[in-house]
Amino acid sequence: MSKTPLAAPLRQRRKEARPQELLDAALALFVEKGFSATRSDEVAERAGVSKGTLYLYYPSKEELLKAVIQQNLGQIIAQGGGIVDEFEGPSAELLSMLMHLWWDRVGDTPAGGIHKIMMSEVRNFPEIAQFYRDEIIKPASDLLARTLQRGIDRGEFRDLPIVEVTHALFAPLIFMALHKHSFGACAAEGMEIDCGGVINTHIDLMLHGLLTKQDAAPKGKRNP
Amino acid sequence: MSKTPLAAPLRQRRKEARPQELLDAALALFVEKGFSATRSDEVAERAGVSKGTLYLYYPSKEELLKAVIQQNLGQIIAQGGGIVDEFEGPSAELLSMLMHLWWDRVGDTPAGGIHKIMMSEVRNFPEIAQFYRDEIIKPASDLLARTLQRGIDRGEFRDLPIVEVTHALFAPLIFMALHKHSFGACAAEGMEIDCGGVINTHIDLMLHGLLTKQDAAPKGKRNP
Amino acid sequence: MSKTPLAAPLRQRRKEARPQELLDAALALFVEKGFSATRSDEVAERAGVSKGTLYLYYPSKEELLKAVIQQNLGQIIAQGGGIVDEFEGPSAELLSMLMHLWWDRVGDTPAGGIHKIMMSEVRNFPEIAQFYRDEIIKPASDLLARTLQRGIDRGEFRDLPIVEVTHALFAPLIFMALHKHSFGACAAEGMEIDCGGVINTHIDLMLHGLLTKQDAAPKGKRNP
Amino acid sequence: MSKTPLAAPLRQRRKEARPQELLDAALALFVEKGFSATRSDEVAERAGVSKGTLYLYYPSKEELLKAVIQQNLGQIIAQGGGIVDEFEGPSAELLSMLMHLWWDRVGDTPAGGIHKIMMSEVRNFPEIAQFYRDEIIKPASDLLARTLQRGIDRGEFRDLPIVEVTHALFAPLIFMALHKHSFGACAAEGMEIDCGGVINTHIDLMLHGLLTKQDAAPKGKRNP
DNA sequence: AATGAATGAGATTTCATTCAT
DNA sequence: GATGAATGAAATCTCATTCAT
Repeated sequence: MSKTPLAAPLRQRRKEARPQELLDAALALFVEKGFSATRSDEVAERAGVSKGTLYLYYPSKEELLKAVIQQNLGQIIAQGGGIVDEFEGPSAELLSMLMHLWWDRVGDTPAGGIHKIMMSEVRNFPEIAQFYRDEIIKPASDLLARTLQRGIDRGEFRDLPIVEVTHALFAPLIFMALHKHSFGACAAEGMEIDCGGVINTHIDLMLHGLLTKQDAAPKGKRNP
Repeated sequence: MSKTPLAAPLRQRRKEARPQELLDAALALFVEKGFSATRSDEVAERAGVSKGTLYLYYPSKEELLKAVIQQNLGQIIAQGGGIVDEFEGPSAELLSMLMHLWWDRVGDTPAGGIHKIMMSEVRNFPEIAQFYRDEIIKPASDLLARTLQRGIDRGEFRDLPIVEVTHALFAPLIFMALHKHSFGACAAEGMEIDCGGVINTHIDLMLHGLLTKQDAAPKGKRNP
Repeated sequence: MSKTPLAAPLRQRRKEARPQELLDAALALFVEKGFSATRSDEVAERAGVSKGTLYLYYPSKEELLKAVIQQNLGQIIAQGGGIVDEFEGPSAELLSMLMHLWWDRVGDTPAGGIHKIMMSEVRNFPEIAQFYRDEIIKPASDLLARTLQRGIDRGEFRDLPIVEVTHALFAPLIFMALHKHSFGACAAEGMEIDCGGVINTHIDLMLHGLLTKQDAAPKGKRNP
Repeated sequence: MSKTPLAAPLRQRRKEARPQELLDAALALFVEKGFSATRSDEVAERAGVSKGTLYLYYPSKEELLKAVIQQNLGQIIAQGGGIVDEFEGPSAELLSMLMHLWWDRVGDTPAGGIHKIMMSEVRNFPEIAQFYRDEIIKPASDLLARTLQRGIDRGEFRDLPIVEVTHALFAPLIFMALHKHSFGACAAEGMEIDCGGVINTHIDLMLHGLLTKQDAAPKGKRNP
């Protein structure tokens, strides 16, 4: 609001920082208002540039969304792959770690809102749907399936249908993320959920149900 | 054109059916394309009337959405209340029944898409958010909490935090409904999920984790 | 300017007259300013409707242009075909008649400006280029070629290369039409050409050169 | 990067060539796409410089166009004047020479496209219209009128209205140039015209009609 | 002199809503 | 009641021009 004309030059040239600033602004707004409902100007304004500048960096709103997705989810998935490859302890612990990692690094951050965006708009934007499936969903599913298989192979987990369990495991996590960015953030009160609590409960219950009888469920709770 | 005087004339006959036809058309389109992205003309056209007629019955797109919600979810909740009140068997069975009932009557029908609509647009339509919370979410949560409390009181369920479990229980169900109407229905292939399978797995695991040790997990699977 | 609110209802419903009004407005503006340089609003405004109404009748500016072309040139070509089929006198007279007809009905009317539009924008609008070639240029060329061939066959015209003569015959006519709507109409003075005079001179010279020696050149002048 | 100290350094060497390179790039693009439809960046890019540099040499797109016109047409007109002054043979030969000269040096080169540019955009750019009229059209018309008058004075040409004949003579030439850069160059096939052929035919016919009876038409064909 | 990041007015097209018939 | 023609605000994207470096 208080623009000191001398201190703040009208045309700042910050090519290096721009993409990140635009991506952050876009993520925040896409999550808050939805992709379609967010106007290009809003993204630009929040990033502190003009409409035209936005189009200098991303040729269309759709491409901007793709960049947002890649930037925020692509990396974390690669990282998860590394963890699974290197882990050597019990599978329940690995699984618990992955789920908590996801929640801390994705679900509980703005990036967690990307699922909301996708869920809302996939059917209207087939190209983005495909991009999301190939770049995010597929790799993430594979990662989880690998972990479950490991537990079954080592006799730690009951021999359950992998794909279904995969979905049952992550559904509540994603659901919580969806909630946080929709009902959980809307003006109307009384929709607050203690997401961390729900997730601990879910993980606890899941491992309980997953483990073969001889194993004791590890205590996965961390947020007391 | 050919009005049979004895039978109800076409126009008159349809007049009574109009609201339902409009509601059905609106639900289908809102779920498929989202609330904002659905044009009034489309709703009218799908219902077989003109755009003007739509506004004769519902004064705005928002009011139309409210009517869609009330019509499709209000009733089922009342019905669930009756079941809980009258049920006399083990709580695990009641819980399983409620979950399957929800899936069959809501999740697996067009009405299941309403959650998608809400999740996508609550933050842009505060008035609708409030309506949804008061008319749908609150009653449904209470219903479920009552059932869990019943199980705990009767010593069937472990003494877990009610609200969290409530959410953990329904999150995957709702998540599956969301999926069905977003990724599950979009053009891109390879996103299909066997929702029934996931849900059975989930219920199975949940009851497993919920029950005190002395009880055996009932077999909740129904779709072989 | 003077809108009597009672006499002239704001929303006139004149569905039948609209297309012609829009077409006329579009033709005038496309010719004056060029297709690209004409804004949709201008067309609408000149036709006395709002921007939205224009799009009610023509789904895009390109389709509007196609309609303008078809409406204004398609008919006249068909008519010319009829004349050639039925004519029984000397070929020089037929040729003279066709050229004068074209000038009076096309070149010297707003429709004559369509060539200007096309010449200016074909390379940027390939789809329209194709449309114009198939619907206008080809049929018109065929018509003229047929007339020349008739003159040669009957020994009235020298045996000259048909296609080249065709072009040489009409080039000045079209050129005059182009001029009328570009230099001839622009603010700068001193560019006026007596088009009718040039055309009479051209026709006179052409027939002079075309006829075999035994025939006398008919006097094609009409505008004294 | 590697500046050879002895040879003129790359940057310096090009500096002198810049205006010509920019003019060439502008001409090519203005002819191909039209003046308005050509973006400044395109001109700069084709000339191998940055957008900013273009504005260093020409203060606006309009001034650039003026420079293009002057550079490409101004000279040739002066040259034509010299020829007329010095010629001593028959007027038909002079006329034929002038027409062929124009075609070879203007019509059949990129410069021939300038007429297309002007025809398309005069009405939107009055200042340029005036410039073109004063610097190009007027001098060229005078040149031609002088030649015709010479023929009439010497009893070689029929006593026809000078101005009209002037236009009738050059209209097909200019028309062919227009064609070459519009329909003749557009993607749609089937619009090719043998321009040289048409022009030879035209000149042949014209001289035929122009000459008094005692003179035989000279054979103006050159491309066998 | 040369660059290219930044601007913002302006172009086409869409759509919720109104209202004359 | 029913219609659908009409409206105009708003959204995405473009591009001539400027100016800090």
